[in-house]
Amino acid sequence: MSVRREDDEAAAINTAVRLLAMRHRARATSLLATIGLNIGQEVLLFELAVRDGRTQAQLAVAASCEAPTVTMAVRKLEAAGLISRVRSEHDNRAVLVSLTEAGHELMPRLRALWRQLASETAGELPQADRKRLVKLLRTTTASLDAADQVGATQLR
Amino acid sequence: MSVRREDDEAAAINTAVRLLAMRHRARATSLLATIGLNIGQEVLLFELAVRDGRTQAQLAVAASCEAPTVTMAVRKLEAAGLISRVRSEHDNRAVLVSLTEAGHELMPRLRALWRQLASETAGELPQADRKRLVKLLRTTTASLDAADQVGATQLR
DNA sequence: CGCCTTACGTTAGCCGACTAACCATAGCCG
DNA sequence: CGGCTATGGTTAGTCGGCTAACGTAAGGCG
Repeated sequence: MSVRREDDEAAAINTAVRLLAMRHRARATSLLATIGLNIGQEVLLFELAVRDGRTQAQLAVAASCEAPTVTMAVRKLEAAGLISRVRSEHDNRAVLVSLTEAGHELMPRLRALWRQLASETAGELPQADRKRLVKLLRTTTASLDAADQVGATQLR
Repeated sequence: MSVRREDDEAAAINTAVRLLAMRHRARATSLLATIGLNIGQEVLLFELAVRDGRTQAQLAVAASCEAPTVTMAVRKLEAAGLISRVRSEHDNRAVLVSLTEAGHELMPRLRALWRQLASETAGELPQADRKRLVKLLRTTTASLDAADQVGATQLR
C-alpha cells in the first residue's frame, strides 16, 4: 500500500476545507432565501453599503470574482429593485452601481442573517478560537493565492 | 449607522470562509486538470481506493453530496475508463462501483496532487497550527450541520 | 398474496462561477 | 490626428452542485 502518513494529513486538510465550504454555502443559500436573495448577491450589497456608486469592475475585485459573475448578479439585483445602474459621466463604458432605497432598507435584515450565519458557524467557539479561525483562514487563503500565482506563471 | 461590532466579526468569518472555499476549489480544479480529472471526481476515487465496490448511494453519503451528483461524476469516470459499474446481484436496483486497473494506477498521481494542494494550503503553517486548523474546520462544519438540522425541522 | 412504503438511480431543470470571445470606449503615443 | 493597446461590460458556453420528479426494484405488513 503506497498510502503515506502525509496522504492522511493532506486528505484531512483538503476534505475539511471542502466540507466546510459546502456546508457554509448551503446554509448561506438557505438563509439568504428567506429575504429573497440568491447567494453571491449579498457580497455586492455589502460592498455597496460600504462605498456606494462603484463600477462593476471595482465590485468584481472587491468581491474577488470575475466580471461576468458581477454582470449577472447586478442584473438580478436591479430587477429586484435593490440597486440602480447609471452610466458614468466620465467614462462611457463604465456603469456606476448604487443601492436604491429598498436596497438600503434591506441591509439590516441582511446583516442580521450574516450575524446568524457567523454564529451558526463559529458561535460555539470561545472568542480566542474564533480569532484564531479567521486568522488561519486568511493565511491559508493567502498561501493558496501565492501558489496559484506561480502555478499560473509557469504556464507562460 | 446601524453597523455593529458583531457585524464586522460576522463579515470577517463569513468572507474568510467564502474566500478560502473559492481559492481552494480553484486551485484543486487546476491541479486536477493536469491529470485529466474534473473536480468532484477525486472524492469518489479516494473513497473507492479505501473500499471498492460500493453502491452509488453509499458513495453519495461518503462524499456527502447528493445522488444526482454521483450519477454524473460516476458516468464521466466510467467514460474515462477509471471505474467500472456492475449491477449488484443481491439488489437489482443498486450498481456497484469499482476502480479499474487504470483507476488504481492513477491513484499515486492523485495522492501526490492532493499532498501538493494541502501543502499549498497549510504548508507554511507550523504543525500545531495545521492540527488546530483541521480541528476548527471540523467543529465549524459540525456546528453548521446542527444549525441546518434545526433550520430544516422548523420548516415542517 | 398483494399492497404500500421505502430505497436506488436517473432525468430535467436551475443556479453560481468560470473562461473565451466579443464590442465599444478610453487613452496613449508615434 | 490616427491608429493601437488597454479597459469596461456583455454574451456564449461549460461545469459542478442542488432540488424535484420519475421509474423501478425491494421489502414489510396486513
